[in-house]
Amino acid sequence: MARPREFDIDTAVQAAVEVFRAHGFEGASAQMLVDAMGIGRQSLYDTFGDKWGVYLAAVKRYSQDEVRTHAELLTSRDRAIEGIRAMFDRVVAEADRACLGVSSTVEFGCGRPDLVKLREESGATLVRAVKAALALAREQGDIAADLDMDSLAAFLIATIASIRLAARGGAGPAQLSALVDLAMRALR
Amino acid sequence: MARPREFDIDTAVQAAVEVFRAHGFEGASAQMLVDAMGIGRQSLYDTFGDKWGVYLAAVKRYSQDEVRTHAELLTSRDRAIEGIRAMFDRVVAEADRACLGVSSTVEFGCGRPDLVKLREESGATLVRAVKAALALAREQGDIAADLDMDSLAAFLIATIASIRLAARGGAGPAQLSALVDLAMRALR
DNA sequence: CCACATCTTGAACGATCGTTCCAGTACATT
DNA sequence: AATGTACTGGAACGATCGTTCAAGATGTGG
Repeated sequence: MARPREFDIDTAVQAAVEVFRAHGFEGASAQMLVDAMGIGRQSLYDTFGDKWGVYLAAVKRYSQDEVRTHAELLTSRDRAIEGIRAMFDRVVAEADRACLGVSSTVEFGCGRPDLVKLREESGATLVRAVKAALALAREQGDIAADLDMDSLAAFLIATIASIRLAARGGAGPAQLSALVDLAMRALR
Repeated sequence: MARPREFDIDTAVQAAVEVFRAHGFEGASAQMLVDAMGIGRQSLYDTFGDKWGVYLAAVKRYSQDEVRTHAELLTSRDRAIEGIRAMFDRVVAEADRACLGVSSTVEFGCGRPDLVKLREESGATLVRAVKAALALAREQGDIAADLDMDSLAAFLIATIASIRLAARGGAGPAQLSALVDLAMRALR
């Protein structure tokens, strides 16, 4: 029927992710996106509607990738507590690059319903994965029995954010690792 | 010599703080600032140079107020550990309003030297106050002796940021209090 | 091979951005 | 009172913002 798209949407979204990670939503211009994504301006608006549409697609893609990576690392070791440690270690290792989840939360709070819904979806998946790891770790005797699992999951996820925020503020890997050590101390 | 200023600089800066807390730097327009600060555009540029000058003044003012409040609460109880708890409780109580320190860190990272210097100054003061409280708490037997004080201070300050970030993402007071409980569990 | 749908590119839109120029006014000093 | 400085409010600047229009190029289905 018609001429097929010449660019790959996934590749373009991935490029948009990098732009938004570096500059946030307000700080990223349409021109930056066009340049980085390697597509024409018109193609961008035809495909995503507007700049906000590109942002939503980027945040969704980033969140899904991030949650999947967290979940994989959580279950990568025999002892669940070591899976949790592995998840944190990778956060520390990659903390020099800005997190799109953190920046979108700070930039928009709960003001944009479609963004909130996106956060809730990926957030729920992540909470589920973390709680599963915590339950297993408790069975394996690595976590105190009197702790509330919901609060603990929220605490671990909040710790991920705090690591990334500290890194954004200039903290080095050693300092970030110390944060991990102290957070995990709360578990037992 | 000359006609004196009709507006109060402190009042104007305080109004700018509110605008930047609500919208960030990029999201706040010069018009918003003029309206909220209640001064003419020309007076704004004469007094602060440009929009960035207003932002620096606002961040400095906010940071100083914040550090002073933290320090006062830290020393407000006989037991230092209870002073730490009081500091956290107040952070939880006021977490519904955005933190200018968090948003400026996320928005600019370490990219603006003058902003970094501002952060380092108020950050050093805060670290000193927290470490003093921690040292006292250890003397009073409320903190494990084997913990590194520098890391511990960084951990507590990172926890403040993570509470504010969680609140920005929609977490309620109960969830935030649970974060405080778990963070303080790491101390003993 | 023709016709059409969608591509790509580049110019152009109105709106808003941060900032500055311009008068006119009010206060403190000589 | 006269002088001069720095206030005030408003109009206007060029630049950039997100977005759209217009035209030519390209590949697919009838």
